[in-house]
Amino acid sequence: MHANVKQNVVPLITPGLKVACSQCNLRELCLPFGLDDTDMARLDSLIGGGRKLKRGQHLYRAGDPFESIFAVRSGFFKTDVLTEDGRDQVTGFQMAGEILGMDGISTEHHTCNAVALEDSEVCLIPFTELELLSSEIHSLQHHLHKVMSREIVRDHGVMMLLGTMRAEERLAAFLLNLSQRFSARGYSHTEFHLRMTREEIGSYLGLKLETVSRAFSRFQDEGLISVQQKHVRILDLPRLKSLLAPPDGRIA
Amino acid sequence: MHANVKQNVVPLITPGLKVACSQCNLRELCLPFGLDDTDMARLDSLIGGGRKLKRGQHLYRAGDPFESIFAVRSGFFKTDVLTEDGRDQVTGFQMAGEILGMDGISTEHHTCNAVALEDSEVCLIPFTELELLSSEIHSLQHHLHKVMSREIVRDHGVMMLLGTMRAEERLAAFLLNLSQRFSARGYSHTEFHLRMTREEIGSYLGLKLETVSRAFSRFQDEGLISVQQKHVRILDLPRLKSLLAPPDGRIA
DNA sequence: TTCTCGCATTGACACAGATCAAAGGGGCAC
DNA sequence: GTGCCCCTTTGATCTGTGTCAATGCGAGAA
Repeated sequence: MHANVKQNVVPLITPGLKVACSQCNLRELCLPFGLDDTDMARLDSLIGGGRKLKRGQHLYRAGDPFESIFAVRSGFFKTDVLTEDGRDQVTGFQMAGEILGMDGISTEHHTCNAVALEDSEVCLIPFTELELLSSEIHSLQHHLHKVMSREIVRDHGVMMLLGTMRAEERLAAFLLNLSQRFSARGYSHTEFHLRMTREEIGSYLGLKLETVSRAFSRFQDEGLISVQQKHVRILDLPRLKSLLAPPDGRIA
Repeated sequence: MHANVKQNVVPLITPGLKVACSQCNLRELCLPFGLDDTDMARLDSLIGGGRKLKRGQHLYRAGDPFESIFAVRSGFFKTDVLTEDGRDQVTGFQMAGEILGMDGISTEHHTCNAVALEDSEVCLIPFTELELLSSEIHSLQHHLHKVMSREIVRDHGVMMLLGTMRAEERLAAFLLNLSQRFSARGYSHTEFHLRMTREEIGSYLGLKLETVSRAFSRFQDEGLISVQQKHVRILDLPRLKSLLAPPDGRIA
């Protein structure tokens, strides 16, 4: 019981948690994508086991030495960066099959914090060994590059959102993005549970929590969604999507 | 003469432009970083030559098939993404020694536009061959990963800027970033020429061009910088830096 | 040289979203 | 089960930045 009380103790690796990529139902979303059986077995052999995190625990913090990247096996994470003066910016939310920690490669130290938003499990992928293996397995190498590139493209999307969209567009884009990602994992794309607070959504979207709350209420008033605390149901997907087009519907 | 008139004709590769990495004064900033002589020669042999662009020409456009990444040899670029409805967001400005095009790896197509903001030259680095070589040269592989990771970290910085900073902080951060990058290339870190318009700065910073202009004027009024059109001189670097700390100077 | 056009500056005003404030409501710990 | 605290909602007001508009300046063309 009381071993779980202190949530900030970094848990040790749990070798018993190890599950082979080949047995993992996320393999089509995750790093092993496109590997044949023998290559997947080789990837399996380097994955250092799993790690369980309770809600609120840090997977890593800015400044931690970089050794591994992580694949989310289950649960939900946020990453954030903070300035010296205490302001922080949520840079992303990660769900099953997504890769965390690539920010650390450039300086050998992590540059952001990764926090579990619910009880979660990750696979540890030691990076030096991954590089070694990927120099032998071309498809693994190429897929790793794709995963990193995808992160860059995703970031560009967030810049677009932060730089050009108004509050309701941002929230609509956020909900549609979650919807699509849940859907890709076999969950409903119209009904889901938000793992993050209004404040965290706001930080991600460059808005204050009150603005996020008001936008949710407005969407509900207009029959686009129903929302009750963290439970969201999308009632009118097409109209929600149409919010991303500007009022005049002009074509460039 | 008139061959230069149509700026949108995509120029062919100019094999005569090829300059060996080993002869390039940017090699410490660019991809060859950390390679020994023999490995650098191997990298040289795959670089497909250079390409010259006039001001205003596209290096690539969103949707173009991805084949190469590019190293800026000289000049200045911007990258931007645009929504269906015509709004666009500048995602970065690239100068000598920086790498362009990594957004294209994930989908095999470029996802943004890259435009020369002045007459420029780039080195073409065919990506498939780069992967092949990097699987043989470990330090090249690792450095490529660092370059991609650095791009991710940079993007997080932009998100921070867009999500949490006010107009004058954004502009200060922008100027300090340029200052630092010019300095790293041996140019003055207090006096430089902006290659982009107020509108492009505004797009990058999530501001309207009038707001950028007003912020420049305010900085000048307060003796932080002197600015005349595109020519900027930083007069009080420490005070400019102090703008990035919040008014109350609180420590987190 | 002069003309021109795109870029930049500056002012007045409007408005989206921030801020400040107060009151519910629900989930988690005990 | 019960109680507390955090999260959320909603209202009133304020303000930074956007919008609209006019003028100014400078680089490049002829």
